[in-house]
Amino acid sequence: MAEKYYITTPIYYPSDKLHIGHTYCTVATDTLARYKRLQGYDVMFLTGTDEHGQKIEDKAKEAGVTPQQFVDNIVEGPGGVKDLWKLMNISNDRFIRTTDDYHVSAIQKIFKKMYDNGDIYKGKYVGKYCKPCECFWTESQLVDGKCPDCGREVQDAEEEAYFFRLSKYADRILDLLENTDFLEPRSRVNEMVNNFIKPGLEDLCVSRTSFTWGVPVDFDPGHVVYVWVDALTNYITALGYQNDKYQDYDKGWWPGVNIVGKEIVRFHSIIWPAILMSLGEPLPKKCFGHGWLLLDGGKMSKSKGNVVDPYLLAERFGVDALRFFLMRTFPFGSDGNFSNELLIQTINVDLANDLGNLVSRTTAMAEKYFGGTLPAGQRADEALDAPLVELASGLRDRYEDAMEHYAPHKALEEVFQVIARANKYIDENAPWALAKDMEQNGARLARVLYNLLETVRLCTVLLTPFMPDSCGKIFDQIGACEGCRTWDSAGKWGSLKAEATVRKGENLFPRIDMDKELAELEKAAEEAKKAALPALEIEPFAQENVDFDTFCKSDFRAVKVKACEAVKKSEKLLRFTLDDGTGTDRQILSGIHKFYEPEELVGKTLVAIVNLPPRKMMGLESCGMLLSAVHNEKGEEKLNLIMVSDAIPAGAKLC
RNA sequence: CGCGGGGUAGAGCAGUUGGUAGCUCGUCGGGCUCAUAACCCGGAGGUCGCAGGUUCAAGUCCUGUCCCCGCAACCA
Repeated sequence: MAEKYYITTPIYYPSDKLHIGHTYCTVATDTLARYKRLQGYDVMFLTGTDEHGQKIEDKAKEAGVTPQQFVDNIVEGPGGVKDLWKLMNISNDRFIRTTDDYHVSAIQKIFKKMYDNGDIYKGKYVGKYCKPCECFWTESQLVDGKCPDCGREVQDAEEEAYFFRLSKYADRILDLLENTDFLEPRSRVNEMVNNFIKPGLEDLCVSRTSFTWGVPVDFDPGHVVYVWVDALTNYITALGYQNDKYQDYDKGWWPGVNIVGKEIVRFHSIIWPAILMSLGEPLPKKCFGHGWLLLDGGKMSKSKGNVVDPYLLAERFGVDALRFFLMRTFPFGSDGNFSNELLIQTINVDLANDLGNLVSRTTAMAEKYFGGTLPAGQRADEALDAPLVELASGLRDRYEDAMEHYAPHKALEEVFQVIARANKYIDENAPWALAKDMEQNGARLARVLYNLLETVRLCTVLLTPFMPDSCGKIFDQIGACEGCRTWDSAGKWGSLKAEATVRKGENLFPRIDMDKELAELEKAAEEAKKAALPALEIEPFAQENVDFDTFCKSDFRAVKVKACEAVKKSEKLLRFTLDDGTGTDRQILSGIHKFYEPEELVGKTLVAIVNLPPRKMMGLESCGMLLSAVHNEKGEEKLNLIMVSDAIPAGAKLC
């Protein structure tokens, strides 16, 4: 029986579409899972979504749907979470949603269990209350000390809530963090200890009554389980803990490895182990907190409007290229700066120039010189071959060492050093020169090409977890049999049979025209930004009432356009000559050239307020104002002059 | 305020246990022609934020100081 290996991503919060950061985390975890499978482990890989809570309740309300409908759409809907993982070729074995029935009932049992053993108790939660809104807020939720909803004063209040005795486990958690390698990278340990353990671990509020979108506490109506117990325990309920949906919890999968982003390290390295301690269950094998993808040196966020869309990138550059880029470029434990330039550069240099071109030139020569199948009689040259053969032979061990330390970027670095060496080997041996005298050098040439194919094969085996599809294609091109695509074979030089038959295929990683592509990405980003804007926006209605007398003072009249022209040297202004029924022309200037050409307005019947004090604009006097209707479409300002029936005589008063 | 991370060639980054400063792009020059105008070789370019200290020896340890980024109950 193969050894079991369980690895998880965080469960993501589906309050919005996922972005490149989530993709980074999931691709990394997928790569580790595939790597373990390659090694022969029996792997269980879990991802999912954390679907309860206030924010989703609010978002659903905003969208006019039930919370369940809301999350269903983001998770299962087109372009949703599951679609994204499918696109990115994520090989998860399970997908848990915290709204799944089995999880919900398991949470209730877990909550009860912790209550029964005394680790969860009922207490008072002190906070602020806004009477008009009937809302309970925590100190930190307040805006300038006022209610974040209505801005009014709040008052001290207490709410009944359940608490988890986190403090009870402080010593054991401290020991876990400081004296084991449970939490990595090590730098995160200081952060946790200094910020949270040293100041003293406080008991944790684990229920809420302020919203209803959550798992009900079944023995106390009105309370719902707050995120901690609900979300963190997904890692074991998905295996069958406290439920009948799965039966794997006791079968050696747990404990597993939790891959998480650095912002949730706290919950995974302190609260999560404490919950397990309370339940009397084994602690996770590992918590690895990876870094963030930054944009322009700063955080990616909706409010900055700088989130990167993984769909767009995968579509333009290919899923494998994107996966590769994410793993190759950024040291897994620390933050990295994402940019389109870097993405394209990485694809061009590593995938197109080095790897793709190596495969291309090698297979091309095998076809050109030997019709695709190398002859069995081959002549090695110890001095010339050794550097490449030795470097490639030791690759698997170096790669494994890096992967075991959660350093996929280092593993790839090792692989690409071998690829670079192979390109150099071609230069050193100049196969095209050997080919000039096949009688003399044919056997040597065959060996040179074999060494190249074998090097490519070794590298490809190890690249498979990163780029599953592309690696399959490379294997096909170099004629690798099933047996020489395995982990074992990657440790043995010479697994590829000497008379391998190659078949040069398509270019696996086409070079990208940097400037052209950047321009197009820019354009696509603009469009996406526009699409994200509301289709239609209108001014909020005035809150204050205007009294009737004030309104009546405004003198609105129908006016007819006798002439209209653009004002010289002005981008916006149009000069109207109007018939207002008095017999004297009235001149009004209006800043609407962006929306209308002067000639199209002549003869129209418009509405103007005529008793505004005259005002000079660009040296011309404007006596009144033409009325327009304004709104926003996709963030763009739109304006329509009020045009009324031409049957209305000039000067008619509006009231 | 506090905590964490970072400041290394023009740009972007690596640099576990202290011992000749590396990589990618760019740049300059050369080679090759099998290949995706790709590949190979060589050059120029850095007082490793600043100031002290420990040491035979420090980008790497210690102290101080300046600047940047992130974090204050859940955005990977």
